[in-house]
Amino acid sequence: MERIIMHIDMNAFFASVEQQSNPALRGKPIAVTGSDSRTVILTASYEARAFGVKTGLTTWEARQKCPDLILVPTNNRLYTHVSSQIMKILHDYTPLVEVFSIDEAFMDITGSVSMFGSLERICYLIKSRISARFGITCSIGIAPNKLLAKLASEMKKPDGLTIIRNEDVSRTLEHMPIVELCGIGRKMAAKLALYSIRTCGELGRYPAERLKMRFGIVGEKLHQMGLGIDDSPVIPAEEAEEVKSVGHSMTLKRDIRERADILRYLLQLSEMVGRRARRYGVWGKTVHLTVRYADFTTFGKQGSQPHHINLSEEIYLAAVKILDSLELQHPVRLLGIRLTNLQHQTSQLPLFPEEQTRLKLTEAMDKVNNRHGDFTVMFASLLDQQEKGSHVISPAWRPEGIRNVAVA
DNA sequence: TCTGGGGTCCTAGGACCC
DNA sequence: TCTGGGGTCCTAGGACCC
Repeated sequence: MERIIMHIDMNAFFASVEQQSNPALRGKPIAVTGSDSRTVILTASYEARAFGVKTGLTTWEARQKCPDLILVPTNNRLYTHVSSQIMKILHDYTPLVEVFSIDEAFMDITGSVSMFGSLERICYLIKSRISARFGITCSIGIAPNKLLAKLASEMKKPDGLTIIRNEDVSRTLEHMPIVELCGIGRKMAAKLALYSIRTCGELGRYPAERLKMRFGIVGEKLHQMGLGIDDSPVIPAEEAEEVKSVGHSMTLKRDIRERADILRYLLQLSEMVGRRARRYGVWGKTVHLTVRYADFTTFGKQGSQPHHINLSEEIYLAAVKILDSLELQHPVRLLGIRLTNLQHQTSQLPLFPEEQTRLKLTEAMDKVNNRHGDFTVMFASLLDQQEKGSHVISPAWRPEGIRNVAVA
């Protein structure tokens, strides 16, 4: 049974939302960047792209290309809000919507076409509703499967509509560079180039057995991709697999080597990870610490816990233990903490009174932070900039350590 | 003014058990 | 005493996506 799969991709999403919410930015070259000083371009408006400004450039590089570029710090809450409203619109056309990222979704509209008249009609309705409500355009790809639908949506931007029908597949793929396929990146393309495979046509014709010998299970998948075959279903959120890890990492304002400085960042990261884990209702058995040096060499180490944890303090102590097992050679540029081996639970009663107190305290803080934003309340050691010289491993987790730093 | 941050999946090697 | 597996779990690292 042939499926009709749609992939929808918002054009320059963050930049478009910013231009929409601030009319002064419309028609101008703008770029959305991370909020801290050491950051890169996350999204550039089409006006900026005309100058060669693109995702991944440093702000400095971007300014070289486009001196009049307007840099806008990222506003994730706004994008998340707009995104969820757009996803709601998509659900009016099929319940089978798979949110692929903040600005992309797959839809299985096999059963919807007859209801709305035609493919083109559905696309028109979706595009015009998103445009009317949010003032942003999107590119839509339609094909017999997700792989090809995603490829199709990339083929015409902005405001594109590309339909790949069954009979078009081999013609479309014949000269298509393999890097255009979702799943084949720069490294894989370079490996395949050694076998003189550069286009999807060449990949599809290459003997499957030889691909399997060289790449194992991945080889089989590659062969299928070359032929434009993909049986993976569109998975709506309610059927999606449970989250497998929760983590945060941050590039520091400056490279640091002082243990006390590192500990302060670890505490902050532990709180971010812990709070999100608790919001998800997950506990993790393993904590990963990631370290990046100034020269960008990045490595990690993980530590397994005797039981599943999700309190910030427990995560922090685990991270510090890992840190102490490392011998840092250089100043640190980035730190990251990730909780894995997750267990999903609805309730877990703490055993001891002091644990109950801590849990209650944590829940109270979470509630405030969920409502009023990150770090509205936090433990005092996070705020205390004077603590530099101290080598305290365990911060003071006392009720009186809570301080409200937000405007009420 | 060098180079973000959130994830998932795969591989490969070693430990350990039967 | 010497030998060969298979299976599973853990760890580190890398590729890839947005």
